[in-house]
Amino acid sequence: MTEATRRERLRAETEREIRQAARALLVESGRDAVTLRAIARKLGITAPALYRYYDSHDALLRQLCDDICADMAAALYADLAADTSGQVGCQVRAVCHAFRRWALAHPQEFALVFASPRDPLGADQFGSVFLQLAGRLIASNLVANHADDDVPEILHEDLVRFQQVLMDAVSVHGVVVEDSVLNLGKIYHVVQSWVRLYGHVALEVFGRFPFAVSNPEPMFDSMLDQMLTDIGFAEDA
Amino acid sequence: MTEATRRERLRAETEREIRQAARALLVESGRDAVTLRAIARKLGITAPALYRYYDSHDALLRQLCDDICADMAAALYADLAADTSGQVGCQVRAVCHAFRRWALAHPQEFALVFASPRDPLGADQFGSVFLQLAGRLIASNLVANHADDDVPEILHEDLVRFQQVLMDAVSVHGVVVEDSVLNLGKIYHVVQSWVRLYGHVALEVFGRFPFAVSNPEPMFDSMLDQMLTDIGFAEDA
DNA sequence: CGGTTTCAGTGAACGGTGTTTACAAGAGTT
DNA sequence: AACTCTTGTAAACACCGTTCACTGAAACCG
Repeated sequence: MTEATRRERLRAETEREIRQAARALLVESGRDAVTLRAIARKLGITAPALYRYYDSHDALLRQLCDDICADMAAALYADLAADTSGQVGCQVRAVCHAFRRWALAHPQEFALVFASPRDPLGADQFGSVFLQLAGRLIASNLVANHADDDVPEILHEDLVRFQQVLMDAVSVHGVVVEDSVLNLGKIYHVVQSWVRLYGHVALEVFGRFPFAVSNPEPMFDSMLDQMLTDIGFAEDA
Repeated sequence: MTEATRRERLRAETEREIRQAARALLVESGRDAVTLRAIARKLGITAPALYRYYDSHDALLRQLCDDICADMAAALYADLAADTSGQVGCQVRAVCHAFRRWALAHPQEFALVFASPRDPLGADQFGSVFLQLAGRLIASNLVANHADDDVPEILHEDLVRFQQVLMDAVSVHGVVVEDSVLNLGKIYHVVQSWVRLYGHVALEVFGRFPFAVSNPEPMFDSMLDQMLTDIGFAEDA
């Protein structure tokens, strides 16, 4: 069964503990508390030992980001699977709600992954759930028609590239899409939806709304309604 | 002329240099480089001397945030003043463009001020330019009518509070507004615009668009058009 | 003017950090 | 049993925030 040697198993186990400790420190005390020595202390070893597993503190933080993305993707997929309606509109709602819920429950992780002026995001882990859903959404016939000429010509080149990314993301899951369905107008609205979703969630997590919102959830729901209408869903819920 | 004593002048000058050094370090090398010892080194003094000016490293960072907000507000006001059209729609455009330009030119400052899970923002300095413009925008007759019943009832309480904040912000500048003009529908759309504006700018600064956008400016312009249309401006430009 | 107070700045120290280096000791291999 | 590979250690370096006792000069006051 376990083909790994004893050494490999121990090493993997230690690495798991390192990630776990780093994550706990981030959650409990913020980014600045994720310290090599603090991690080592949690494992009962010394700091230099960590260099057998990671090249530097920075590399460890990058790994932490990837872990966070993976966990978030898992949480989003779970909430997506919990929706048994089979309607794409409901699924979009479920994932958007899941994203907000996750961000509010994990503000430190959210800040680290989504609001650091870092490299352009090793999105591999994280983006897939969004991309796949966006692809399915666009492929679905429930989506109203947005003519390509709704969007400025200057954007065409970028949107075509994104179109390709989406088609790849969908085809990985075995779904075939005629590119007539995937026109640029729809893709443009998907991007705009991401802007609004991210904007609301980030503002809420960072407390940057222009006034104190007593209960932001209805505002989020309202925005979601508008978003889905813009994308082309009838109000079915 | 200068009523301040010699000591007070020197102290003020040193404090100015501290802020300036801190700002330079942030811009050049990021948040983590804003170090008491690094600042002191730039001034040719020792780190403990800084405790004569700030209670802690954290207090100094907070001051830095305030400075950044003030500078940004000044930049935004400057771009606002540069617009001589007199049309509120153009002024909104000018300020939104100024905000994006500032954020892209100052990513580290943007990240520190807008994307840290901190206290709910000493918005006093920063928010004023947005609030004032939003108030004027709403007061302007160019704004289309959004009925109050467009917005869910649950939001009314919060929006009324924001309505009061806006009216205060405007009245500070001597403008009187009849509250019939400032109805909740308009206020709601202003909040939604802030969500989209912030969302786009933050995504661009942090490189979190779902695909590589070669030139995000047209996309921003496009979003701005949509925003202004939603708020109720005819396309006049 | 002389004495006193105020205060910006210093140097040393404490415990914390990332990182490098030389070294020990066990696991795996031959 | 001898050898290598791997995982850990301890010591050291330079840096960090912060505290404390101190100096020296400016400001104030009788």
